[in-house]
Amino acid sequence: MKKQKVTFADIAAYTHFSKTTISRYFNNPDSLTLENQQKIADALVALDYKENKVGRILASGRTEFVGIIIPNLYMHYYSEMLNQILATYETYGYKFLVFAGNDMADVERKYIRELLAYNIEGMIILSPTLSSEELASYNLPVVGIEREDQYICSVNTDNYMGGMQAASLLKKSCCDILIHVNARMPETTPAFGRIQGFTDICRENNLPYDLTLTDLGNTFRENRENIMELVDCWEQKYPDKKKGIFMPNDTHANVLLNILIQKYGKLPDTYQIIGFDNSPISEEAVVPISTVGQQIPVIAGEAMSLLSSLMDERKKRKPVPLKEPIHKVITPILIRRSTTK
Amino acid sequence: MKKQKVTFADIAAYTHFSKTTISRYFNNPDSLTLENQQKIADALVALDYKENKVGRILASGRTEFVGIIIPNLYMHYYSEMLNQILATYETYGYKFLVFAGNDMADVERKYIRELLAYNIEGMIILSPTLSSEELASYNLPVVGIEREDQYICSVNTDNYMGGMQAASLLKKSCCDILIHVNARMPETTPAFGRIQGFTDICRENNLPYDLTLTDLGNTFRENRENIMELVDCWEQKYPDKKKGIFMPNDTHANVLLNILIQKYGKLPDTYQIIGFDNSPISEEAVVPISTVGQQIPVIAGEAMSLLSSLMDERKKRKPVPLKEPIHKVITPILIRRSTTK
DNA sequence: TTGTAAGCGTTATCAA
DNA sequence: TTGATAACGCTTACAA
Repeated sequence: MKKQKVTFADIAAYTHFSKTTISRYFNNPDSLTLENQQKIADALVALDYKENKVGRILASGRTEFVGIIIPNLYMHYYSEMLNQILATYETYGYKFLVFAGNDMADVERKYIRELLAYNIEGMIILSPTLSSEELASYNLPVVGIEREDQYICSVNTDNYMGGMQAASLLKKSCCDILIHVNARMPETTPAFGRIQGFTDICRENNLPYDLTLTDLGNTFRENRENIMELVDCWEQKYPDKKKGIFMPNDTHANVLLNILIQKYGKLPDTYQIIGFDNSPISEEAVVPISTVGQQIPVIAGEAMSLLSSLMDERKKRKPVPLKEPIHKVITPILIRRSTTK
Repeated sequence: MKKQKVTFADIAAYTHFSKTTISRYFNNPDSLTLENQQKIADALVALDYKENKVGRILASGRTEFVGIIIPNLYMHYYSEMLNQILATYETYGYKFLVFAGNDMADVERKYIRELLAYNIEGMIILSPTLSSEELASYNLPVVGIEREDQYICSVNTDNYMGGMQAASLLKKSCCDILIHVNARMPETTPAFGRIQGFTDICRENNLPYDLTLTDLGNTFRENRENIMELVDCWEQKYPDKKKGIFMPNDTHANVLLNILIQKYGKLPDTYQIIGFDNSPISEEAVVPISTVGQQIPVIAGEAMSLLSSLMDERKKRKPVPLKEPIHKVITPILIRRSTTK
C-alpha cells in the first residue's frame, strides 16, 4: 500500500491530458468532450483518486469554511441551533468550524483570529460577548443570532411579538396580576423586546403587572433558590390573587413549576405559567408547560441563507458592500399546554 | 484600505531577510539571534501581518483538523460531549469540523469523504451507523465513543459497572422485583454491558428481576405511550410489590416518573427509579432522579488524549501502527437522589 | 476544446 | 545562523 496520494499530475500523465484539463473536468466539465470526460472519469477510478481541497483553497482562496462561535452547548437552545445550522450543509455545502466561547471575550478573539487564519468565508455568532462593532471590524460577512446586532446582519426571533403573545395568553386566562421575570439587559439585546411587548399589552389593557428584572444565577441550584425566593415574595405581595407568570425560558419555567408542585402537591389554580423557547423540557415537564416557541430551524435556515448571499456578493469581481446591515425577524409560535387555562 | 494580505514575502522584503528566515521565526525562533527576532517581530506589527495557515497546510500536510461525526445534537448526551470535545482546543490546538449524521450511513460516508478532502488528521465518531471495520479502513486515526469498537480505538463508560451500580442501589432499597428497561441491541454495543452488569448482580443475590428489552420509540409522545403500557403491565404482573426500575437513560426515567406522579399525585413508595447519564433533566425533574452518571468531561478528554497520541505517532518518520486497538473505559458515578431510598 | 506557465503562502532540503 | 530553491496540489490567465 503506497502512502503517496494521487494528484492531478498523476491523472494527467495517465490520461495524456494536462493538469488544466483535469481541473476543468471538476470545475467546468461541459468544456470537455463527453468522450474525454469519460476517459478522465475512468482514470479517476483506475487510480482511486481522492480529491484534496487544500490545494484548491490555496489557489482559489475559497475555503467553504464558516466559523461558528456559540456561548456553550449546555443550553438546549444553542445545541439545537447548532444542529440546525450544521444541517444546512446539505443545502449550501459550507463546512463549519465550531468554537464554544463560554463568555470570555479574549478567548473568543483568539478563536476568531484562528478562524481568520484558515480563511473562513464568513461567521455566525451566537455569543453575545463581543460587540457587533468589533465583529464588523473584521471585514468579513457576519450574521448574529439573538444578540446585539447594531453593526452586523442578524436573524432574531420577534421578541416583541413573543412578549405580546405571552401577555395576551395570560390575559385570556383571567389572571389578576401578570408577572414577567427576566434578566436585566441592555435595550440593544433582542430579548429586551419581550419586556416591551409584555408591558405594552398590559398597559393597553389596563392589566396590573409586575416586572421582576433580576439575575437568576448560572446553576440549577442558584436558579432554584432565587425562584423560591420570588415565589415567597409573590405570595406575600399577591395573596389569593391569580398570578400569571411569564418566565424568561422553559428551564426556569420548569423550575418554578416544580417548586409549586413540591409545595402544593399540584399546580395551584392561582398560578399560570408560560415559558419561552419550546425546548424539550417544556413538553417533558410533569405538567406540560405553555411556551412561546422559537422557530429554531427557520432561524438557522435564514441565517445561513443570509450569510450565503453575503459571501456570494463578496466573491464577485465588483462586490457592493451593504449600506445597512440586514436584520431578519422570525415570528415565534405560541404553544398552549397545561400550565395555562 | 488594501485588500491584499501581508505574506512572508512582504515581511522578508521589509526586513531584508529571506522568506525562510521569516518561517523560522515562527517555527523555530531560537535559531535566530535575539536581535533579528526583534526586527521581525517589529515588522509583523508594522505590516499588521495575519497568519495564513492554508499555505502551511499545503506545504507541511498538517491541518490540525479533527473531524467529528455525531448522530445529532438533540440529545443532551451528544451536545455535552461535543461541548467537552470542543473545549480540548485549549489543550491540543486541534480545530473541529463537525457533522451531524442523523443515522444515515450514506450521508455519513459522504461527510467522511469531505473530511478526508480537507486532510483531517483524525476523527472522533460518536455515531453508531458505520461499522468500526469500515471506519478502520480509512486508515486514519479514529476514536469511537460509546459505540461498537472492534476495529478502532475507543473510550467508553464502564457500562457493566453502571449496570451493577444500578442493581446494587435498587437492592439496598429493598425492592421485591428489579426491572431493567432497555433497547434490544447487539452484544458488541458498549451499552450491552449494562444489561449484563444488572443481571449478574441480580443472579448473584438471588433477586427476582425482569428484563424488558423493547424499543421505546423516537419521539417524546412515543416514549410516553410505550412507557405507560409498561407501567400497566408491571402493575398487573407485580401488584403490591415494590418495583425497582432501572431505565435506559434519564429522559426515559423522567417520563416514567411523570407518568407515575400524574397517576398517583406523587411517586408511590412501591416504585424506585434510577436513570442513566446524569443529564440535567435528572436533576431538574419534579422529584430529582437517581442516576448512573457518565463522566462526560473525562470521556471527552481521554478521547482527545488518545486521538492526539495516535496522530502524533502517525507524524513520525517511522510510525509504528497499533497491533491492537486501544479501548479506554471510564467508571460511571452513582448519583443518589430522591427516586431511590 | 485543450495546453502552458505562473502563481497561491507556506515549509523542507541543501548549501553556505 | 541564514539563504536559495524546490516543493505542496490546485486554479487561472493567456495562448493555441
